[in-house]
Parts: sequence; C-alpha cells; structure tokens
Amino acid sequence: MAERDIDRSVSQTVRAQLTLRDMILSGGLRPGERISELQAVETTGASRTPVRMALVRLEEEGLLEAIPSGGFMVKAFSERDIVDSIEMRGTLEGLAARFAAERGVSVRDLEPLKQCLDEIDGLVRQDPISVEAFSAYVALNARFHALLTELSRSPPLIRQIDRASALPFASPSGFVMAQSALPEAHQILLIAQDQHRIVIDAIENREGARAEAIMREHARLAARNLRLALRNKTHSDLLPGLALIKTASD
Amino acid sequence: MAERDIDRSVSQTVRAQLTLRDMILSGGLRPGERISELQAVETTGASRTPVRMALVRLEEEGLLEAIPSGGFMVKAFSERDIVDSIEMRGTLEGLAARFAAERGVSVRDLEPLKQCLDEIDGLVRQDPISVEAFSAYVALNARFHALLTELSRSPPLIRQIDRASALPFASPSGFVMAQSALPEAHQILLIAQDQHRIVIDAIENREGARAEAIMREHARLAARNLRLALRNKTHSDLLPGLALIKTASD
DNA sequence: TCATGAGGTAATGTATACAATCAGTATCCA
DNA sequence: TGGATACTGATTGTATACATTACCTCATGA
Repeated sequence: MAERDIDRSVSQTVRAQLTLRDMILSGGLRPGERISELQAVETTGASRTPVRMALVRLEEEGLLEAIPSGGFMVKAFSERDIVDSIEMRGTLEGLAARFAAERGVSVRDLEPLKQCLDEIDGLVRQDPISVEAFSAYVALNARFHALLTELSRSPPLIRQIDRASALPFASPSGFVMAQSALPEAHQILLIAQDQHRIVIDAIENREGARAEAIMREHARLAARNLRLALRNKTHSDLLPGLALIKTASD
Repeated sequence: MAERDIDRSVSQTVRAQLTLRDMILSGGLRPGERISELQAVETTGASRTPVRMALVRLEEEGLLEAIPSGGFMVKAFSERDIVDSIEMRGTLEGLAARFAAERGVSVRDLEPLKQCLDEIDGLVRQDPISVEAFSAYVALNARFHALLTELSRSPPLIRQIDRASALPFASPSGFVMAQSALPEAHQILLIAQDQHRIVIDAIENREGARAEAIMREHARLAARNLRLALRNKTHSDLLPGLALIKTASD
C-alpha cells in the first residue's frame, strides 16, 4: 500500500529512469547491448512514452549511447575514460574553488563547510574505520563537494560539475566505498580530509591558484584510489558501474 | 518538392528541436516564458510526442529550464553567466590541449590543424576584412577548435566540451560575427590567430602547462569580445541568443 | 560456396486519445 | 470585506494504436 503510494508520488518517467539506471550500473544490461524499449517497458512497468523519455535522459547522463539507426545501447568505458572523467571533474571543481577564492566568500557561507569538515574529522579519527563510518563519510564527502561547488556562485559551472559527476565513477564519492576494503584506506581518507581543509584555507585567504591546484590534486587522489580498487577486485560489489568498464581482455 | 524531401530526411524530433531552438535564440520566445506544448505543436507542425522529446533535449542543452509543476520555460542568462560559461569552456579546452601535449600527437594528426591555420592566415592578412572573410573565419575557427579538442583523444572530455559549447554564446565562434562591427575587429582576430599558433607550438613541444594556459587566455579574449559587443549593440542581430541575456534593467 | 536480393519480422518513430493534475476564478461563509 | 473552498478550464503526463524503417533470414543464382 505504502509502496503504491510511493510509486504514485513520482512520475513514471523518473521511476523508469531509476530502474533502468540501477539495472545498467548493477550489470543487468551489458555494455554494447541494445536496450529494447519493449523489454524496458516490461521490466519497468511503465509504458513506452515514459520509457523513451527515461532513455533520452540516461543518454544525456552518459550511461547510454544513441545508435545511429535508432534506439540506445549501454555505453562502455575504458579505465582511461574514467581517469579522464575524474581529472575533468577535478579541473571543474578547481575552477569553482578559484572562483570562490577570487570572488570572496562570507563567513556565513563557509560555516556549513567547516561544520561538515568537523564531522568528517570525527569519523577519520577512528583508527580502524568501521563500515558505517565509511558510509557516513561518503555522505559527508558528497555534501562537502556540493557545498564547495556552490561557493563559486556560478550557476553554469555548478550545472556542468553536476553533469560531470553524474557518472558514478566520476563522482567525488564514487570510489570511497571500494576503498574501504583497501589496507591504505585510512591513510587515503586522512590525506583527502587534509586537502579539504587546505582548499577552505586557500579560499579564505583568497589564494585562487592554490585553491584550484589543491582541488585538482584532490581529484587525482580519487584516480589513484580507482586504480587501487580496480587492481584489488575482491570487493567489486562496492563499486557501482564496474560492469561498464572495459577490461584489457575485451 | 525538394523541401518536402528534406523534411522527410530528418526525424520530426530533430525538426522540432531545430525550429524551437531558432525561435528561442532569435527571441521569438522570451526568457521566463512558459513554452506551451500545444503552441509548439502548432508552430513546428510535429505532434506532441516529438515536441516533448525536443523540449527535453533543449533542456539538456541548457536553453530551457524545467518548471517544477511540469513543462519548460526559456532560460535567462546574466552577463556573468555567459562570461563564466566562456571561462569554463576555456578551462576544458585548456585541459584538452594539455592532454594533447602530455600524451603527444603525431605529425599526421597535426597536419589538418596546420592547414586550418594557414587558411585562417589567408583571411586575416586582408586589412579591412570583408564580411565574407568573417564568415569564413567563423567556420575555420570552429573547425580548428574541434580538431584541437580531438587531439586530446579523450572521448569523455570531447563530449563535455561539446556540451559546454552548445550554448551559442559560449561556443568558440559565438561572438566572432558580432565582432565584425567593432573597430578593434582586425586586431582581435590577429591576436586570436597568434594564440592558435602558440597552442600548436606548445603541443608539439609537449609543453602541457603552456598549452593549457594559452587556451584559457584564448577564451578570455572571447570574453573580452563579448563585453565589447554587448556595449556596442549596433549590430545586435549578429549575436544569436542575445534575447536570452538579462540586462541590468530587468 | 559466396553473394545478392526479396520477404517477413521486429524494432523504433509518430500521432492521438485518455487521465490526472495544476491554475485561475467565482462564490459562499465567517 | 477577507479568506477559503469548490468548480472549470487548460495543460501536462501517460498509454496505446498506427506507420515506417531497419535488420535478419532464406532462397536463388552465379
């Protein structure tokens, strides 16, 4: 009953989009595979019109690729595509940080950022970080990055960063859970948090170049984690969208 | 007869998208105005399904904004939004140039770029540059930027740059025609072409930082032109999308 | 045995009918 | 007179029927 209410509370288009996205990221649909509308209609329960709408949106999101003759297929990504996507996201976040530093931010705007950082500190202080703490870190980290982006006060840039972060492995928190299985996990989080502190310090002191550089380096840390996580595939279930990555064997 | 053939050669969705885009950019639809589907059906001649498809695509393109209660409205841009969009495009092109420099490009890949530059040289050599030459410049400049972007050999980055350039005033050639009416026109083109030469030189010498910096500066030249063109509105008809720009009086 | 073409099937593209929701207005009650 | 509510119109969201196109298969010929 409650489930049906929830179902009705959002549009069929959104529901279809969520369902299809989950299927793609979880590997239910293989890269290169054509997505049949009728099949999607069956699995999502929506009719063809909202399904088509959802497919268009997923294409814009970057998970699907249009087939010239019509229809869509699941996109495949090389490891390099992903590294480049992370670098790109870092470059845009660097621009946002520089804008924030150059244009100045009020104490009031910084407050939620600092609070966020304090909360993260509370988490990374634990020595063996629990899985729950990792989960909490993911949420706080996403929040920090979103707040930082908004400090740029540039709607076009915010929009573009959101779009660049839409791919799960390009997003700031895409690999954090996958890291949790790594021995280097704790150290990586400490470094990341230090970078968080530094970028805020740079913005406060209006050091635009420094703020930009540190955000780029911050993204490179994520790229490093990605490589570690890909080599150490024991916990591949923690990495959404792993199924989309072309391995050398393909 | 030929017209009907052309009409049939592309889908109704694409036709509706082109028609609506033209209407938006030419000011036929005012910023903030809600776009009625039925009205769009009448003006485009397509039925509601392709019209809705076109509206979704135009939203992703950045020209429309979704209204929470449903439907779409024409987006409005501040002058700063546009300057930021240009800076963002320049930042991404800078990343592409750096990738090209760092990863290296073959002589064969550079050949079309250099040919493009030679053709541009032929145009800017004229002292009072004719309107036709300006037109040719726009095409060659767009070609140069596209080729340069491709030198990065990074599909995700190419895709993102294309998306960042979708807004007409953010595109590399968005303001060139508007410049043609300015007294500084010739000088600006000479400087721009010099920057084109420098970025290719930097890429050849694998100077990544230099290639990146020059592309950023190149975009700032475009931003300068924008400001000049906006102050000097005598030839505002040369500036597509001018109708979307919020002035201080709004 | 391979290539080419014709036919059929299954997919997507389009149009339209129907349902649901939102906005605006007018009326009624306090 | 002000506010709230119910009603009406219009607009968007959804489903489905129809048209068209692409792809696959099979057969026929070289």
